[in-house]
Amino acid sequence: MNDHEIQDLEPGFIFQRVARQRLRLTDKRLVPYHLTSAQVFMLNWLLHRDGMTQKELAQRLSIGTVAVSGMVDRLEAANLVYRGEDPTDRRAKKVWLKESARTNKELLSGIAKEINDVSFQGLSKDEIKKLLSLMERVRRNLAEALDADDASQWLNTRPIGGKDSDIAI
Amino acid sequence: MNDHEIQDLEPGFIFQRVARQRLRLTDKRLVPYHLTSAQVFMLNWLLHRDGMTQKELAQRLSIGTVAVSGMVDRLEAANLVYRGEDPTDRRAKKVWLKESARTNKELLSGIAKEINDVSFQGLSKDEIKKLLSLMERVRRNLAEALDADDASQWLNTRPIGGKDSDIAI
DNA sequence: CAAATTCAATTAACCTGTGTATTATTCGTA
DNA sequence: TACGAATAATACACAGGTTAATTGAATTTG
Repeated sequence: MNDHEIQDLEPGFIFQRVARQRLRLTDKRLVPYHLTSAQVFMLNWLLHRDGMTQKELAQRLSIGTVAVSGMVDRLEAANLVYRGEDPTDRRAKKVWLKESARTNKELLSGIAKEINDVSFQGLSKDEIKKLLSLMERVRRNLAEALDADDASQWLNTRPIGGKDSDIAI
Repeated sequence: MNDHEIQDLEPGFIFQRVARQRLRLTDKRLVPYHLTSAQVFMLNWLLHRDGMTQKELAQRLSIGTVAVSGMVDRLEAANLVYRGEDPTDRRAKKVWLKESARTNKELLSGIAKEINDVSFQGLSKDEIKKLLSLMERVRRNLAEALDADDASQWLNTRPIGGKDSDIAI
């Protein structure tokens, strides 16, 4: 297992795999409830505070408003949330929980706890704390970089792979 | 910013965001080359070792063979790889790099390095090492759990959200 | 006030991942 | 040897993310 000329790509690769495998494991636990990890993240924010606009929800979840739109569609179809109007802005829609979602709070946090236990097995409390605080710093670094990036613009267009290499639409 | 009743979900949320924001930033840097992060991960394994079957590639990347199939399609269309036959197994296909991909190795690792620099800004060498080794342990924990999970089976089917809550197909 | 711009949500098209089912081939074994 | 089980790739259908374009409402500004 010395497949390691990788080096530079390795960090991203580990981050990637940890995140994806956590999702996979969580999704497996959620199958009986016909829910997905992403939906649980959203429900959790709503359990914390109801009636946010989709825009606000998107910011909380660090995803685009388009992704929120689709997810609210599915949660609405699943009878867990509903859209209401924003009295002060007719463009916006507020998302509210239905009772059916509210009554299952413990179930969801139980699953979350189980996944954490699995993830952190063998790590001391201090190590877990350290890990999370380092990850939080990385998260902030990336958030900053993305913000800064949006400010400037990135031109330049030179595909690799030769003449027929335009895979973009 | 005390939106923290979250707790149990928080770790997964941080992992999630770090992974996704790294991808977003990387994808932005890759736009000029008409490549995506996932494609770079695959190209990198192939730069390391050519001529693996798609199955092997899937194992290295910890993704399913279906995902590999699609990605190889797109990389083939982009003139960066091609499929060859496996002389010992006519079911299998081996994936080979084209020269056009091989000549851009430094470019890709340059971008990878840049993303790492951004991610780890302000962290000491020791902290980075610590972070990666802790993440690696988490990764192994999750891999084990997923393996164990595949061994047993998960029945039980009880959707939350009341009678009309079946959003599953 | 009217015109121009900004903004929330959505649609469309795409990439990447999943699970399930199919097909063709290989392998184990009776 | 022949048959049944396992396996590699893939088609299909879906979730969830992205960007770009559209629509309708709000806001800025001339």
